[in-house]
Amino acid sequence: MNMMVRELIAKWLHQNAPYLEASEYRNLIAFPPRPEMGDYALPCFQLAAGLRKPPPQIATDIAGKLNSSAYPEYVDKIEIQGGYLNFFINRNWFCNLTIDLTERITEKKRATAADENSGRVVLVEYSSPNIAKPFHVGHAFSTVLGQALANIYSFAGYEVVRLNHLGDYGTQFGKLIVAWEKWGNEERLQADPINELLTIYVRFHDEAKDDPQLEIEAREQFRALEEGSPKQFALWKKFREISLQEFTRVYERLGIAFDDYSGESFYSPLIPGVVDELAEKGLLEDSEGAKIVRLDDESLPPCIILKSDGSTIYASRDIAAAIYRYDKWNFFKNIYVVGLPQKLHFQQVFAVLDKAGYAMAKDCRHVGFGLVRLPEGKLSTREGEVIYLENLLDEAVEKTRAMVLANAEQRNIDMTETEMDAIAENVGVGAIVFTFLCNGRERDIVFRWEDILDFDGDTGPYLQYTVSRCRSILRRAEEADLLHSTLKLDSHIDDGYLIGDVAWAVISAMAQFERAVNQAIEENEPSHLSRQLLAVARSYNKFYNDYPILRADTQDRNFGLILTRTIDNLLSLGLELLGIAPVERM
RNA sequence: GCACUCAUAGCUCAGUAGGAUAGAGCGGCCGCCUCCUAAGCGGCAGGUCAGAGGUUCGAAUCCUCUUGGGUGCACCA
Repeated sequence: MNMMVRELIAKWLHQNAPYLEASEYRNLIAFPPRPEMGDYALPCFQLAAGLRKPPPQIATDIAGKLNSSAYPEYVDKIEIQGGYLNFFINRNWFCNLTIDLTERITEKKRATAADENSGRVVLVEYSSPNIAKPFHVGHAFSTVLGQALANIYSFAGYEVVRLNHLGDYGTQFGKLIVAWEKWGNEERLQADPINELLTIYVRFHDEAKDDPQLEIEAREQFRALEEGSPKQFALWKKFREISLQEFTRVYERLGIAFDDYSGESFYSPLIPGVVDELAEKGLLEDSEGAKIVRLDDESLPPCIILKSDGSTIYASRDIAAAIYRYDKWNFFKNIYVVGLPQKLHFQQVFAVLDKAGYAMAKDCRHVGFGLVRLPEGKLSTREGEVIYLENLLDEAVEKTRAMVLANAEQRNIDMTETEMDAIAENVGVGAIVFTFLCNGRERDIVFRWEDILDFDGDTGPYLQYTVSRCRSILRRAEEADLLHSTLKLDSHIDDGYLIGDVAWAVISAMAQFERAVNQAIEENEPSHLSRQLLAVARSYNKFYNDYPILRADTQDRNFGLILTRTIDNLLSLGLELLGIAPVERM
């Protein structure tokens, strides 16, 4: 919406005061810091040098030219303030267009410009937990962030493929097989799979300290697994499946389903071909027994392709995977949602691809994120300082459940146990999801229970609460037969509180939704959307607080209902994009 | 040692193609439910944008240096 208005104003400026091209005007146009100063502004400072006049005089000059003929329908007035020329938009015009546009977007759940992206495949690799290891809050970051990005790309019209690059290969499986044969217990495995696997894995490391023979056995077992020996393969398959079942439980709570679970084991067999290819292209060099690709001209450290014992390494796997994915999907963009510590690794991988002549290297992106840590320091599995995602979700849901119950009693709301459970689940999980998405992704998240379970202010529950407020009004309106699907905004209303400053703030916030989505895509940063939604919700809550919609006269009530319906749809859509379920009541 | 990254209110954070009086949430204090859900709304207090230079009409934003955190630097992923 804003872009469109900027275009219009820029054109108008160019026609009447052709000091600049329309596109140059458009780029200059900014937003005044406070609403009473106007809706759009042209800073005239950069024109000063060329016109050899002080900025305020230029503003006056341009205003004079604009005043010489009638304003277009979308401008109410213009004002000069210092070196700024400020524009006040016609609120009725803008309001009608914005509501109309928002209703179209939310109904189709598709961005306005979605068509131009259709057919463009965007791969998003995220979550990617290790088999046989617990799913802790650290994994949650990649999972939640990747899911939100995938949703947003999809909304923007891209064809999204969700990849879960499972950590299902490597010497740790040799260790696991050895440990299982020595200490494994089928009953315990069935009862609590990950825990049993983790227990024997930890025991392996404990005992391996005193018994180096174990490590040797582990390597042998992994070799056997790689060679396809049936016993080892069957065990590996079993561990993989059972782990995946566990992960799926969490994914379902988060509303996530992947298109592809090919992990390291899938890509491993592809590596030899890639190594040959790199050798043929003359990129491989011997160094201390290992095969490497030098990246000096990229001022990066060399990338190891083969270890000195001839075995493969994660870099070669990621290179093979990228090539495979390009052949299979011919992607437009290939996104890796992986922690920031691996930044250098991905720079190397992309650089090797580039050197090998793959133009698609420029379409590969590492989307990094910060650490989840405790106030005391890092989370570490070894020292038992871990928080399992499921436990965190349970805590949040339990707390929410208590609040829902208290609310229902206090307000005399008739609610079944089942409904309360469902609400608590959605709001509790939503609170956790939102904490991963509301700030810049590269920031660390300091984990404090009291903060993460605080549902006041800028939180997921705040957004869900706003939605349920909207729906409550709409429900009542429906019951009183006040709400018709045909209800349309009258284009000539501006009496009463209609489109007063408070409602205008709601409309202006609503108009910035697509800008936020675009920015989220450009920077692979869903927090732009999160923050936009908070701004929308805040403006609506003020409106809600100031004006009793259902008790207003017909014209005002209709306006309030339309606004409420649009806000409900917009916030619901936004929440869904973030991976959070809106709720009817809470 | 080299590289990357960050430093904004007591706390958690917004704010980049340089723009008007640097914003929000939490916490603190004070108000608002006979009225659509108070998980809400309003008000007050709170700042040398780490420090020092520089670039210019103008710098939290760009450049240099200093200080202080975080991360990464070949056979783990």
